Amino acid sequence: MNDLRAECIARLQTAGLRPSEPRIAVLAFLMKNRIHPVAETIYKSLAPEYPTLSRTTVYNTLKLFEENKIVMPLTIEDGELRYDINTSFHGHFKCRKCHSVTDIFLNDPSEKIPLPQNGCKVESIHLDYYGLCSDCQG
Amino acid sequence: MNDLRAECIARLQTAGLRPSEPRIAVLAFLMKNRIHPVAETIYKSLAPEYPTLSRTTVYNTLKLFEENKIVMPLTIEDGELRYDINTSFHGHFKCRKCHSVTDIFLNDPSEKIPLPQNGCKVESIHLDYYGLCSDCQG
DNA sequence: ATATTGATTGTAGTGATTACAAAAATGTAG
DNA sequence: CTACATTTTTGTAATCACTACAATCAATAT
Repeated sequence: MNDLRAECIARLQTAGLRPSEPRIAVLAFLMKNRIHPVAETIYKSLAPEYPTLSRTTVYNTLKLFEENKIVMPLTIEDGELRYDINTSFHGHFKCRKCHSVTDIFLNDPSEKIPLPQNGCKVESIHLDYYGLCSDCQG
Repeated sequence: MNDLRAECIARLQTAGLRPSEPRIAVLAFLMKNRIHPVAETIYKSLAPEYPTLSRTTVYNTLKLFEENKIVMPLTIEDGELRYDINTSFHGHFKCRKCHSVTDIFLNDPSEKIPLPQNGCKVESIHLDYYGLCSDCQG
């Protein structure tokens, strides 16, 4: 528990951000729960422990983290902006039944994502899969 | 112009949908303008020619088209649900400057999208690129 | 200490989408 | 053709995620 807290503080400081309590709490939640949550999920989870925490602070903090490349926004579904603490490239799978979002890592180095050949400059790539997760099949 | 209209009517009938004027208009717009528009863009474009057209009808029609696999929803950006008339697999590029969304086709057959190996059943894939389009660079 | 800057909060607002119920159009049976 | 049933369209009101904003609170500097 304190290892995680210390790691979060260090990470915030490295990014040049003041390690305030809400920031530590949001970052720790993201590191402990790799569920690609939306802001509301984070808010509801932290509210009991941080009674003065505001929804707006969670939104602000997530935006701040995004600007500082601490998190990556996932637009896998319209109308729910999720956040991933893992900013290195990987895909995501969303189950249409249980609505969970899981990481899809490309293990084999032969697996490559083709790049556009039309002169555009690609800065990031989203690879999203949709279907039924193993738990939700037959 | 009448070729397009006839094609739209045929396509609606094949899908078992009544070829009403709004449906023809929305479908024709999507076929003529390959810009992956949001509902509002379609509504604003058609409103002059169809003065009684309702925003709700455009939303309803797009949802109906989606259910009947006539269009594919694009969630490339949060908060703006775009629609693509091309339902066969291809990627999309969104320019962060001009906000345009263009198709990215994988020409070379060696270009393959890796599939998850974790037992989930993939039903569709979204491949989204972000960056600067060729017009918006330097 | 006091001033200045930065962070957090709550409320009010926005904008895209949906719910809903009435009105209009279309199809069907007599 | 007329009457009734079904489908489609429409406009308004509601919802929901997110943001703007201004006030409060905390932290750091002079």
